[in-house]
Formats: sequence, structure tokens, C-alpha cells
Amino acid sequence: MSDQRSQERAGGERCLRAWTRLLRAYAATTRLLSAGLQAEHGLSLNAYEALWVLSQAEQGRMRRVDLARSLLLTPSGVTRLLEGLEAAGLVRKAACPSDLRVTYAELTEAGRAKLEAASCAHLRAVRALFEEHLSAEEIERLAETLDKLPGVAGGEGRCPQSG
Amino acid sequence: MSDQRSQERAGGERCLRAWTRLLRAYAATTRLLSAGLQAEHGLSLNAYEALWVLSQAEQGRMRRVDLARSLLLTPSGVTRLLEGLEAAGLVRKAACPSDLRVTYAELTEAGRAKLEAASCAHLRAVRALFEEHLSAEEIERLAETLDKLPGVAGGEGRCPQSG
DNA sequence: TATTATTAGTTGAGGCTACAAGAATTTTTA
DNA sequence: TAAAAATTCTTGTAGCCTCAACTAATAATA
Repeated sequence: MSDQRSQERAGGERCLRAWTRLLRAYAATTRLLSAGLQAEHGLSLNAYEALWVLSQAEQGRMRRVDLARSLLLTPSGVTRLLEGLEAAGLVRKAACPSDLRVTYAELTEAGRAKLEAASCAHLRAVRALFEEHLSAEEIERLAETLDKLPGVAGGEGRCPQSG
Repeated sequence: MSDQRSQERAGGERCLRAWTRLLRAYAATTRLLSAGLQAEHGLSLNAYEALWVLSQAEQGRMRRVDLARSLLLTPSGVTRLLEGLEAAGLVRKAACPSDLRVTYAELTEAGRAKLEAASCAHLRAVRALFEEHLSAEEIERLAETLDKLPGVAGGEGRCPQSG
């Protein structure tokens, strides 16, 4: 009967529902979208995202640490990811003359070409996924809502290892 | 003409924005929430979810295949996940007399206790994560929207009732 | 300036998950 | 009812990622 208590519980259930949906939405959508990317271009989702982030950066290059923050990976995760991309010739290392600690990750021409080749089909798949099930307003609102969760907005993701 | 084309592009960008937010939201929130669960109870997120799903099932047990669908894991993923939970004594195997192919995953008393012990702090963390950043309506709408994405609602409409 | 703290990045070990292949057991079909 | 197909589950292998520990370089401080 206590109105307050039942409201309490409703809040908990609402959060739990949103949370499990988020987990499932991630699992379901990444499975769908990574399949095509992997089959057609041999790229994982994070590999694609890395190429894309680099392509948006000045001179197509970034410090590896910034790339990590941008992708929400640990520094070691970036090292491993770039290992593959470097082996494939899509990204190369570049030194930073003013700070010998940093190594840039720099998009190669092949990397840019690969990104362009993969983008068309990938973007189409992303659009299909969202637009076939959600209205424009729902999509917009979804992005806005997720943006408010901690660590999601902008490029200012915090590195989990040094936290 | 150009109006239509620019609307086209706006739709693409909207989808892309929602998609990258979803990726980042997953990465950011799972990191936050799994940390506590792992540190305090030695459970991964999927291990917790598995215990929870089992606890909601009749007699605290399910066919492994159904558990896989519910968690959006492959059958092999479930085998490996349950390996750990069985070794920890939280789940046990049980035979199905009517179909010798199936093995049930069955929650043990220790498993139920572990779930109960972990739930309180975990639920609090989930609530904090959402309610500190989103309004009740936003949370509600977020869950509803994600539910419309393919494969999210499918596992079976589990409306969690607080354990 | 010498020392200490911070930052950038890599490496080894290990966890989690998928995929492919295979074994055991129904179920379907001809 | 025998053969084919489908279902349930496990195992080997491999990819991707994290954490802990480490090196190297820079910044801050006494």
C-alpha cells in the first residue's frame, strides 16, 4: 500500500529493464553488423571505427592514447588492434618529434581506400538496422539519451586502466 | 531535389550517431558495472545474468539452448560460461529423462545465495547509473526503443520482477 | 639539478566468445 | 522402418580484449 515503496520498486524495475535491453541490443546489433563487415572486408567493428576515427583526424593521424579514449579501449587494446591494421598496411606508425614517448597511428592510402570501400555497405546496413525498426524521432532521441550516460558523450572517454 | 538529398544524408548521420552512441554506451556502462560485480563477487556480467535468468525459470533450471537464446550467446558460449559456474558450485547439470540430448542447467542453493548476495549492490549500481543521468521517462523510453530493435525482445519478454 | 610523479606505449598471461567440426539423440520423410 | 534431416551439446582453435607489470620519456617539485 505504501505508495512510496511501490514507486521505489518501479524505478528499480525500469532501470533493470533498460539495462538488460541495452545489453541485448548491443549483442544483437553488433552480431548483425559485424558479420557483413568481417565477411566482405575482413574488418572487425573496432577496426572499422578506428579507421573512421583516424580519417576524421587532422592529417589522418592520432596519438594512440587518444585513439584509445575515442574507441573506449585500453592502451593495450589499441596496440593489439593496430597490430593487425599495421600488418594489413592500413595504418602505419609515425614518430612525434616533440615528444619521443608518443607514436602516431597514421592512416595509409590503403587504409583510406579500405575505409571508403567498406563504408558504403556498412552505412547502408546501419541505416537499415535502425530505420526499418525505429522512426526518425526515435533514433534521434535514442542517440540523445545514450549521450547522457557517463563516458558516452564526445571523445572524452576515460581510460579504464588508469582510472 | 537537393532537399531530398540533404534529407537522405541527415538520415544517414542520425543513424550513424545512434549507432556509435550505442557502441560507446555499451562499452562505458559494462565497464562500470562489471567492475563492482567482479571485484565483490567474482562474477562477470553474463555470469550474473545467467544466474538471474535461471532464478526466474521454473524449478531454477533451463535447457542450455534456451539459456543461450536468453543471453544471446552461442551454445558453445554457454558451455564455457557454465563450466565456470559449475566449477564454482553455483550451477549443476541435470539430465532430462524425456530427451537424452538435453542437459539442464540448474541453479544450486549456493547459486541462489550468490545471486541474492550480489543483487543488492548490483541493482543499486544499475539504478545509480541510469537515474543519476536520465529521467524516469527517458529510461522508460530507452527500454521501449531498444526493444524494437531486431533480436532484442526476442529472447522472451522477460519483465524482471525484483528478485 | 636531482628526484619524484606522470604520461605514452608495449608485452605476457589469461578471460570470454565465436566458429567449425563432430558426437549423440530425436524427428521427419520416403 | 530405414535413411535423411534437425536438434542439443561439447571440443579445438583462434580472435579480441583486459589487467598487471614493465620500459621510456616528459613534467613537476624540492
